[in-house]
Amino acid sequence: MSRRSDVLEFAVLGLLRESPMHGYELRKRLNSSLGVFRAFSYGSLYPCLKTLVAQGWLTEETASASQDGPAVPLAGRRAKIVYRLTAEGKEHFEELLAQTGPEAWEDEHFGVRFAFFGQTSRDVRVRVLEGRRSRLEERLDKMRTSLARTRERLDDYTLELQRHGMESVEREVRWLTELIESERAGRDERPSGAAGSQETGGLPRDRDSTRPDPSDDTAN
Amino acid sequence: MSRRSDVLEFAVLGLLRESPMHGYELRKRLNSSLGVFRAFSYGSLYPCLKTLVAQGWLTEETASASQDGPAVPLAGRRAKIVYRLTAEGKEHFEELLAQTGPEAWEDEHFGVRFAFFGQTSRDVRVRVLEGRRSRLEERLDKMRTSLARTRERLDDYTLELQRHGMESVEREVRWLTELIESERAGRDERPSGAAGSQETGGLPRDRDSTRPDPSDDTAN
DNA sequence: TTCGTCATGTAATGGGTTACATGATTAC
DNA sequence: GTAATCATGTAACCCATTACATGACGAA
Repeated sequence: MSRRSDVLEFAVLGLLRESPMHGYELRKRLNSSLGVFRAFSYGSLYPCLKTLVAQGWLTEETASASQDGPAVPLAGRRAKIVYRLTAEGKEHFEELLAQTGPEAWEDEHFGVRFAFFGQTSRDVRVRVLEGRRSRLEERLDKMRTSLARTRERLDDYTLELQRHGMESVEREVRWLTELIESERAGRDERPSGAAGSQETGGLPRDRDSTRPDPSDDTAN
Repeated sequence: MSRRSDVLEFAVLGLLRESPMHGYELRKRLNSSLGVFRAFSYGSLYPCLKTLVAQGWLTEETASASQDGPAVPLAGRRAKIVYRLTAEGKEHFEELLAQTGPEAWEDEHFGVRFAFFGQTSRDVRVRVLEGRRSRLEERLDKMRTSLARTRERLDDYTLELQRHGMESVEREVRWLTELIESERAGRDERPSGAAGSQETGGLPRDRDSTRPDPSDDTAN
C-alpha cells in the first residue's frame, strides 16, 4: 500500500535493477535518462529511498573506503550509501513492469514506463502503447467537441493555442501508431537487458550534435 | 506579494476582464479556454477568488434573484456570487499583461499568457514569444549535450524517448518562429479586444470536426 | 420525488520543491 | 587554502487535488 508517489519509486527500482548506486548518482541518472519528462530533487529522492528500504525492496550498504577492483582512480569518498535492489525488490519491480492499466499510460506514468521498455515484455509494451494512444484519442475527441462548441466566442490567439495543442496530441498519436506497428512487425523477442542493434521503432532516427561537455546539473 | 499561484490568478483576472461571472462558470471557461494546458478544481478556484477579493481586485455581488433583461429563462438560481473586476484589479491585470520576464515564458505561465495575447500589445507579445523560444533552445542544447554524453549506455527505447522529446521541442521552436515572423509582418495594431479577421499566425489553420454535444466537465 | 446539474464551499491529504545544514574530497 | 563538486539529509512551505458537506432548481 503506502502510495509513495509511484513514478519516483518505479524509476528508482528500475535504475537500481541495472546496477547498485548511491543517491547522488541516482538522481543524476534520473534527471538525464527520464528527466525530459520529470525532474526530482533530493528532497523527494532521499525520503523515497528510506521508505523503499523500510519496505524491504532495497538495502543500504555503507561502503566506507574499501575494495577497488581495477586501477580506477577510486570509488570510496565519504561514507557513501550504496543502494542495492533486494530479491523482493526485484520481484516487486517485475510486477510493476507487468501492469497495463491506467497506471501505465496516464501522463505522469507513461514516460517512465516507456523508459524501461527495454525490460518489458513485448505484449505489455504493445498494450501500454495502445492504452496510451486511446487515452490521447479520447482527449482529442473532447478537445474537438469543446472547440466546436466554443470556437465562435474565442479570439484568434486562443484558437491558435487550441489548434497547436491538438496538433501536438495528433502527432503523438501518430508516433504511438508507428511504434505499435514496428512492435508488431518486430522479430526478436528478448524480454530484458539492453540489446545492441538499432531498429527499435523503424523511425528515421539520429542526426544530433556531438560535443563533450562536463557541465550539468541544476537546482538543489 | 503573496504568491498565490500566479497562473490561476492571472487567468481569473483575465476572464473577468471580459465579463463578470460566478465561480462555477469561471471554472468551466478556465478549463475549456486554457484547459489544454491546465485544469483547476473548485478547491483552488474558490479560495483564490477570496484572496483576490481581499486584495481589492474583485468585488462579490450576491445577485439573489432579481433583474432579468430579455425573455431569457432566468439568471437567478440560488444566491449566486458574481465576481466583477474592480478598477484596481483591471490596473493590476494590465501590469501583469505587460510583464516580459521569465514569469511570462516559463512552462507553467506561457500557455495562459498566450491565451490572453488578444489583450496584449504587439511588442510584449513578440518579447514573450522570443523569450519562450530562447528558453526552449536552451533546453534543446542541454538535451543534446546530455544525450551526447550518455547515448552509448542508453538502450534503444530510452534513446527513442529522448529523440521524440527533442523533436517535440524542436517543433515548438519552429511554431514560435512562425508566430514571431507573422507578428513582425502583421499590419494592424489593436491592443485589446478580440479582432475579427483571420491571420493570427499565418499558419495553415482549420480542419476540424463539427459536432454539437452538451456533454462536458470532469472531476470535482 | 428523485435525479441531474448548477452552485459554493472546506478540511484532509498528497506530492513535491526550496532552503537550509553539514561535511568530505578534489583540482587549482 | 579555497572553490567546486560530491554527498546526504531535513524542515518548512506551496500548490493543488480529493473527498466531503450543503443546498437550490428543473425536468422526468
